[in-house]
Amino acid sequence: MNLDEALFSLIHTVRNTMIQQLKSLDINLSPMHLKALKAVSKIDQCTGQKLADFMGRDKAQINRLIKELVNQDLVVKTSNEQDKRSQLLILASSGETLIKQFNRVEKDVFEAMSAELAGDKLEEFIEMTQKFKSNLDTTFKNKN
Amino acid sequence: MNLDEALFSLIHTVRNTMIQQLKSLDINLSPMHLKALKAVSKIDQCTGQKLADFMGRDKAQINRLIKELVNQDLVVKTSNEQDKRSQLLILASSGETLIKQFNRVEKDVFEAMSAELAGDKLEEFIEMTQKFKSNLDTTFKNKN
DNA sequence: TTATTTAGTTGACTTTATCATCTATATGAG
DNA sequence: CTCATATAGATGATAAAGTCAACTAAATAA
Repeated sequence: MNLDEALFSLIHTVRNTMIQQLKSLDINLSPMHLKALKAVSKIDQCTGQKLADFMGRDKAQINRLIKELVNQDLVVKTSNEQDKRSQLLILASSGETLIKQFNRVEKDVFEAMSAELAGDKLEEFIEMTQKFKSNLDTTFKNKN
Repeated sequence: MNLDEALFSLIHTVRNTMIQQLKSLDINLSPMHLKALKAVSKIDQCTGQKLADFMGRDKAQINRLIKELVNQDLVVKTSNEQDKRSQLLILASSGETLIKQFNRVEKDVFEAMSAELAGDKLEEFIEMTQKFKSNLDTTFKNKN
């Protein structure tokens, strides 16, 4: 087995496991909405534009995602004093609850995944992923 | 940095790099069509149903993907003597050419990615991905 | 000030994905 | 064998996701 197969196959399994486990907390959000909510929770001083950049998608689509999240009381828009063209997106309390549930599932999955593994092995794995990334960035001049 | 972040971030970079590099051989296929074509090339005795299972998508969608690939002379359907309800999907020569180009790009990206890395380190990385997968499978009883 | 850029919004549209239903073949139970 | 049920694929009707162009309002540069 080579690197690409190993990596794609792992991701496939991780993805399926996450989807399966997320079903147990029956969220009535599409994967896209969930990703957007998660991104909002991770991005500091999140605005629509930051979210669009982060997710690499059209701002029209992001706008509609946000609209829906606001509609479902998961996110609130607050005025941005630094730039009055935009609004800050912050999690509403139900949005926070949902993200906590999501993070819980994610944590469970990744802990199960790395069970029976010495801490330094895991450390080494993570370092290698970073080496891989920097190799790609330098070879292909990525601007991520 | 923890495992989930490391992995997602690596995949994100790999994905972007692949997309960027694929642009250079301007393929007039959508990502979905390309994935389907790649899957057809990988699945032994491929049929529509196998493809749908492999890609985890609705068979109606798969049917339309196949129709388009056949339309573009990338894939041909041949009668399946084992089961007359289905047809075998095989790559046409232009489909093979395209897949070779794709594989070339993939190979380049992954070779650049794992540059400056001792063979046994790489080996170890791949073994770890497999350990991760088997951990997930046993913990969550996946049926991949 | 004036011109240009940027954040966000919206309408119109295309692509992608899903659902229900249909036909034809396959398979299992009796 | 016959009948019921399951499976592979096809298709129409929709729904969801994603894109494009145009617009407003605020910010920034010249």
